[in-house]
Amino acid sequence: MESLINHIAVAGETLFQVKWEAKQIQFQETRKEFEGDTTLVVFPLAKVAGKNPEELGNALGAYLQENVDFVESFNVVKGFLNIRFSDHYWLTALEQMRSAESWGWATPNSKPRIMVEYSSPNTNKPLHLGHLRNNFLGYAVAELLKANGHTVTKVQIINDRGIHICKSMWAWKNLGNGETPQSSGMKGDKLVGKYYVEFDKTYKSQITDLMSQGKTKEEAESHAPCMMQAQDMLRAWEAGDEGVVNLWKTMNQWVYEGFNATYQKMGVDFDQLYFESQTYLKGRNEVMKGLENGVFFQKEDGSIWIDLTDEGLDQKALLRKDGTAMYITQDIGTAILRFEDYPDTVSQIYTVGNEQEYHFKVLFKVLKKLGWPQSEACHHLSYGMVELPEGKMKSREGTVVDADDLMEEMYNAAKEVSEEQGKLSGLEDQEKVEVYEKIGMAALKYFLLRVDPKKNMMFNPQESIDFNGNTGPFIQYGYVRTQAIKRKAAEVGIVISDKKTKTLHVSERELIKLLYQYPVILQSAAALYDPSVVANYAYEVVRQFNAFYQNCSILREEDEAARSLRLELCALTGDCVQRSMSILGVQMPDRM
RNA sequence: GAUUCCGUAGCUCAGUUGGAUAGAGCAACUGCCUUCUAAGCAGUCGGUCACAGGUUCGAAUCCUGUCGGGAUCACCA
Repeated sequence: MESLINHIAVAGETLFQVKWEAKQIQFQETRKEFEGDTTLVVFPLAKVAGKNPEELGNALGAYLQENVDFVESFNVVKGFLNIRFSDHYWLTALEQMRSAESWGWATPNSKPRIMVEYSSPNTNKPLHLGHLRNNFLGYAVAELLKANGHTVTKVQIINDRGIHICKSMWAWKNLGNGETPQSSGMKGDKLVGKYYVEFDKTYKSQITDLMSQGKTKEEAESHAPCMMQAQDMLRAWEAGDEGVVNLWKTMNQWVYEGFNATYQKMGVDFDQLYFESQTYLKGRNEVMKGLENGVFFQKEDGSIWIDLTDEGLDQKALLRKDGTAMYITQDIGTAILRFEDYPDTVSQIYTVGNEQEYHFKVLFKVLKKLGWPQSEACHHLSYGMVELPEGKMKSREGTVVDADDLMEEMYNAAKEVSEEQGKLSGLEDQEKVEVYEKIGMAALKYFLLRVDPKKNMMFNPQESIDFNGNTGPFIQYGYVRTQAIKRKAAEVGIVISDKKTKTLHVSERELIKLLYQYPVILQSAAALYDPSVVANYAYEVVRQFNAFYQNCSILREEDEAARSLRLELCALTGDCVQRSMSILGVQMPDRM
């Protein structure tokens, strides 16, 4: 490709005595209704040369065919020069891919450390569909950066402190009768979540009572006994009250056990955990330091602020007048702690919903003003909401889709379809379970990851468990085909021989072309922090493979050289698809 | 109101340095299993790229405005 650009530049000078800039030499994919492997857009060149695009295209095509060994033929349609490369060119490309360690992937840990934060749950209720999108996205971006050579640390901030957990604590203490995950048989996060809901019910009824006694809505909301007691608990917690702290520890522990079970099913992991309870004080100290250094200012009431009006933003509070930490205070503390823990970190990626965009703009500016230049490379991986056909998820209206429930549904759907197909008859029960899990999770993850992260997306339960078409199982199925061929080849003793074929079938050619793009795909996906690029690419590869599979027989091919080529193509496709999907956190079964 | 993201086929989505007749899947309809797994392949049907201007050889893509939807604009998290 490089040499093609050079040749065109030379042709410009020798044929037309003009100098073309590199950016005027534009290539694009050849539309499939025309013949060619790449297409040169002639218009910009014609403009500079003052020639008719069609004539110029023909002259240029003839020149390239004459002077470039891998240019086999050309045709000109309007102002587009379609160039066809020789089979030899593509066979060389295939050889290059085959001899690469992991074609398309950079050397592991050859680039600086990036931290990727995702999940960031509150410890008062179970994980739901929104968390699934968050976790899958964060995990995938982390893996994508790894594939591009970065050292990656996956981190989580756990919001274990604050009024929300105190609400659950209050309800459990007053209404729980000592119930535990063991005694109730409930997952810990579900149990704690149950009491959060209980609190809300009590709170509402107390508000109603107070309002019927003549209080205004605001008064009722702030004077409801349960709320005042929950706030007492928060103060007691901050003061280190032993009873409150112990209850806090116990209930959080239940939640962590529940979360860990869910994370394991989801197939996500973390290298390092950060707890708000351990960073909010540091945040306060950092803000105080900033105040001393004159980066921030204090208002008369004692609250501390930053003035970002020169950056086009507003003034923003960083610490309350009573000196307690706010949401942003603890984020400042956490970010700085991470830079201190991992001094080689060049960037932090925050996987957090798009409703926090303003928050992160402010956070990065604050960090910069506090003297952390890494903050300029920090990125808020902002993603859109997952909507349901009946509207938004609202916990109060019971329309939240629980993560555990959904994963179980996906498993059951995968099991049902698999049993219907009856292709797993030879397997042990345990092996079958693994396959069902892989299929169910593939459907779910792919469904959530194939969409551009920044867009809101629609989650339709019926469509998500469809295993046909542009879905995770479709991709798995393509992979399974490559593995089946590999197995069969070994069984009948067919091996890849040294005999090299000279000519390519159209669908072989197209498949090689697509596989050859892999490095570029990974780089652009990483540059955009967008795993959907990889998801859609994997789909294209499998589609192309299926066409190839349909058109070319592999094991039954008589010609040894052609058979070898096809086996190689199978292996390469399987590898590419498997590694692409591993970036998305999707595992591949060997059969399905 | 201000800021910001979004609006592409009946539905869900691709389409990123401006390029040819705007692409997939689902849904509906046709074909293809004695041949490597039919969770597949091939095909038909389906479009005023929200709307109106502008920039130019060329606009779904860039600019301006309008309409529609989401998010944010707290000493909440």
